Amino acid sequence: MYLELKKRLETRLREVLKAKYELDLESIPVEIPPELDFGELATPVAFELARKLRKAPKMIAQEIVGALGTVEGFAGFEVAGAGYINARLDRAATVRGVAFNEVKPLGDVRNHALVEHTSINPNKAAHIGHLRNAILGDTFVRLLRAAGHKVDVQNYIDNTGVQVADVVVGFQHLEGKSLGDVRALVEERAHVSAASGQFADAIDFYCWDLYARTSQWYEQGSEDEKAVRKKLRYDTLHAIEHGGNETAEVAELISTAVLRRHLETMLRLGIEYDFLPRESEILHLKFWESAFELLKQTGVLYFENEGKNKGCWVMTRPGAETKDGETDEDAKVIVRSNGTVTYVGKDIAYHLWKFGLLGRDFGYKPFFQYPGHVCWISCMNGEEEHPHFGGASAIYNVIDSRQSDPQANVIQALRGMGHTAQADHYTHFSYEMVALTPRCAEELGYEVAEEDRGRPYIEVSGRKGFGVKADDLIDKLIAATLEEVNKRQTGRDAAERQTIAKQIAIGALRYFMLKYTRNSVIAFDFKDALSFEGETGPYIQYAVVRARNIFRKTGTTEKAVLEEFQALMSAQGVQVEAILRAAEAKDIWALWLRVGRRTLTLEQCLTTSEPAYLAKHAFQLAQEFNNFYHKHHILTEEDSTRKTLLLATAAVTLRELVTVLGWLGIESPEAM
RNA sequence: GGGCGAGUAGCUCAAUUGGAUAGAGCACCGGCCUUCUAAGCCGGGGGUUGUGGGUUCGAUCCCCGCCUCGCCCA
Repeated sequence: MYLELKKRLETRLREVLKAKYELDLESIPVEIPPELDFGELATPVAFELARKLRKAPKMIAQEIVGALGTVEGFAGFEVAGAGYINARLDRAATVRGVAFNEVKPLGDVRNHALVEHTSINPNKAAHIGHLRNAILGDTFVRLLRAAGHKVDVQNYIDNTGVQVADVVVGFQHLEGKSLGDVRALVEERAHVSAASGQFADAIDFYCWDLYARTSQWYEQGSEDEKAVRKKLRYDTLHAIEHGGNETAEVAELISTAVLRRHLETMLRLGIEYDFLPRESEILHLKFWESAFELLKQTGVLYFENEGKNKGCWVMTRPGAETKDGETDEDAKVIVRSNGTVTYVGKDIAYHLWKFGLLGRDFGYKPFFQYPGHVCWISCMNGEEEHPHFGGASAIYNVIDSRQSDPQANVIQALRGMGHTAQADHYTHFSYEMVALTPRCAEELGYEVAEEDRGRPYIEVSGRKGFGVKADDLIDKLIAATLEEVNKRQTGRDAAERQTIAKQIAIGALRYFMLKYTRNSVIAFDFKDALSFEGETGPYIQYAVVRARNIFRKTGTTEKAVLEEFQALMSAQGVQVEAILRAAEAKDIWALWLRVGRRTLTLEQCLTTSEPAYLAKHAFQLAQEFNNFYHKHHILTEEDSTRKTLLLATAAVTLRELVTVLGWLGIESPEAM
């Protein structure tokens, strides 16, 4: 509703400025005023024009208002303050639009978007930092889909990296396990955790500890021992990269088992993937070799003959300026002088594939079955029949902000190769890390160094085994919500209570990860994460339950109420308009307006890649509904027109809350 | 040394991207359950937006300097 009216007003203003002053402004600011008394939409455009036209803003505003005439959906315009133009909506028309108009998907661009998120190294259990990534990514996918885009969801798996190598070193050298031993362990752990539902017994938890132990082991011992261990580390890494040996098989077993656990963990939060491209195939299918040729042909890479990067293939950094004849010492090394390719190099190849520019493709096979669809994984010799991935028109990489430099390099390479359209539609969806408060770290039994005590947060570290595991946190949340549900829902059976507890726990967790804007560090604390009051998921879910209770108690449904309301609007629209205009009904009117902000907020989220705006929208809606709920007692309302309006208000709010919560991946419980 | 980000109420964060009186939650104090569920509602105290300048009709937001913190690169 709001989005349409805003656009309509912009268009009309543009016409007026053109006709009256021969002006063509690039953009016309139309905003929602800070208070309802100023109307529902406003523009400060007269201030901007004051200098150009050499007139007082107030005078210009008056002239514009005079020229606006009548605009569909608006009741009128007025000048306020020093020169604002405030617009007042036709309230009956607004209410009709919000209640009965189908919400159309935004725009006509039918993108084929590719969102990559999660991408956890498959060598240990997922932790809270990974949860932020996956929840942000999954929510953004839901938003894109809500807006009508086609979206593929990918989870990139670095199964041949140094982190996997480290845990393989742990199995082979710290624990002295053979390939057979590892296979037996993986199978045993899968059975144990499936039978018990206890994630503490699962393979990813086992690896969490082993990885931390191995990382410590590298640091211990004499200098000679350390050198030997370091060599072991890199020999193992190279064996895995090369493939076709027992070490690589151990890596494959472990990384696949851990990956499966990650998918299970994320599924607990309602997060699913379509395709899992793996580094092993990027290596063995020679993606880099193709990319290298393209990079050389287009001159993006050049061979350095001088300076510290002598003998390397390098690339100019974004924004760097080099004078002719001078050596760019700051250039980004893509191929080292020993011939090995850097991470950025391989990433360029992978991103050429994402846009369908590489000329090579993965093999595909099914890997994980979801209730509704199959998740595919890359492989060497795949199935003949498979869905088509890659070749996207826009990509979003959900990767933390520490990777912004390499991400910028990949974009720069694409641009340099002449793929400017692709570079423009490459979004590094960056976010800040999740850290632990010192208090939280101590609660978990970690020793906090003296210099860290005063800090607001301490970075989690997989290498140190320092962090909160995702499954542990989810379990803890469910236990806490179950305790509350058991107190309140004594009439329901255990299974029902469990379902409700899970819905609330996941709602709390997802909302917690979404309420912060991306570039703020989350200092994690159990006290905040386990809170179900105030600006939290459960607060919003509670508003839904309250609304549902109204319909349950009155023995009606939202659908029936809205039909009744439609009849009322055609028979007595004027009367409803009058009720809505009364100062006493300000909160009711505000609620309808808030409901009408859905697509405006969605668009804002998509253009800024910021889901937090929608989280905030849901909270504000719930907050206004709680006010409304408290002030107007619907069941005892005697005036039938008024009662129908109140019920319709509850109906549209409920519909909106459930929809938006769904976009945030949060379920709406029947009771709490 | 270079690059990026941050600094707003006691704490954690917002501020529709330059607009009207800088807002929420938590914490604290006080009030509201015989009425649709109190995981709720109402009221209260709390601010020189790190700092100094500049641009602008208007700056938390843009520009320059400085201070503090974090990350990345070398």
